[in-house]
Amino acid sequence: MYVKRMIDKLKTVLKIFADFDEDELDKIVVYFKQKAFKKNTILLKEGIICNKFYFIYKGCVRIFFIDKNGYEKTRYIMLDNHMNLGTALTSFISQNPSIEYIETLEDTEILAIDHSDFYHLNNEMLNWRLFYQRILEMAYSFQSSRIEHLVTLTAKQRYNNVLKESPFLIQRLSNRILASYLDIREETLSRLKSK
Amino acid sequence: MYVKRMIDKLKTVLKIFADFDEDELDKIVVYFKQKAFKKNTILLKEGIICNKFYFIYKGCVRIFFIDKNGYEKTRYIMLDNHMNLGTALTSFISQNPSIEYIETLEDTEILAIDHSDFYHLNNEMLNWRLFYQRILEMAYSFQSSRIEHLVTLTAKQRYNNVLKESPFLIQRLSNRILASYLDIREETLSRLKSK
DNA sequence: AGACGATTTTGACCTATGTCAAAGGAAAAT
DNA sequence: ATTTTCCTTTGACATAGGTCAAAATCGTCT
Repeated sequence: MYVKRMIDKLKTVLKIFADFDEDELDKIVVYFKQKAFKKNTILLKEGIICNKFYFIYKGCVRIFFIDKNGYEKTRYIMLDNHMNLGTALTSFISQNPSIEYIETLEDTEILAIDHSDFYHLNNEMLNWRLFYQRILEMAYSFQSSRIEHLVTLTAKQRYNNVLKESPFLIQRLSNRILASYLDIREETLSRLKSK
Repeated sequence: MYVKRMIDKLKTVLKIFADFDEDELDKIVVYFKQKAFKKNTILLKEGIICNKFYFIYKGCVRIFFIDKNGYEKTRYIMLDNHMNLGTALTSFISQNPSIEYIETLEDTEILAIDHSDFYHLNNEMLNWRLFYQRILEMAYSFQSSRIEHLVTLTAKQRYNNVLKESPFLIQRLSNRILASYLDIREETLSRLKSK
């Protein structure tokens, strides 16, 4: 059955982060609720506390915020085959209102666990704590290398880097989204591509 | 005795992150070794694996890397009264060679724990795992807000922001270091200040 | 105190990228 | 199929901040 396949995929992904046994996995997955969303659905708005942690089974989700000039800045992109665990982490951690939005970019199927269940597992299951540690370590390293790219590379170099490291992003994302992920204007991206 | 004062301060800081009892604190602090360094000492070089986690008791330390054009980019600043726990986290986490340097900016006294002891505590003491989780959460949030500032604020706004939020950085850092922290050239910082 | 090196300031100029506006294309809605 | 809306490209121009060089100031060492 379909949900079974989602759950199995989730288990596989969870195991990449910590060495869960089957028993633990079964305890974990009961907390994950399945949902499906149409393209361009907002899952979290600025000002709302983020209380879900997501697994993307199918589709594409981005996390972005809106700057003072009204421009969108995309922070993080989750795909079914790439970085498929995550959330608006700052708000999820602090349980303060989010400055970030979460939005689907395609029709998307997810499994999501509530913040309270996530932290419940954190207290109950040692391996889950390790899992969360690994998630945080990965998130930190990812942010770190983003900063490095932002401060050392030109727009063109950042584009080339994504082209080389994550070409699937260029295939799947509109130029508008890709530009906001690279932190350049759409016009600039359009010009970069034609060089 | 002097080292006693350092240890007491460390204990106080540790307690901010997790609810250690005295017994736990005593077990922890035995792993922290005291060291003193002159101004402008390099504690970690690019290419070396970072295997220490630091507590700054006195002085000032920065974490930076050098970009392709040879310019230094300061990522993080640790002061005796501000952000006094940390290390070159990416390398410390992955145990891969660091791209970051760690350098003292003043005569500095620290307590440092080895990576192996850090992870030993992580396995042995539940509260230490919580401590590490909190450190990672804080580090993530810090990086996150750095990215936000880099992509939404002008050089002048970033300077004003530090002036408002962390004026002590402006007092204690040279313009050269401050500029590399703000990700602008020294000349630009000099011009910003005279406006 | 004097001198050397490092840091900071100032000036003239340059360039990558942003801005604004308009025209083309593509996709979605009717 | 046609309209409407959104997305992308192109053009002309503006500007924040970088670059390079030189002068001024500060700190440190003898």
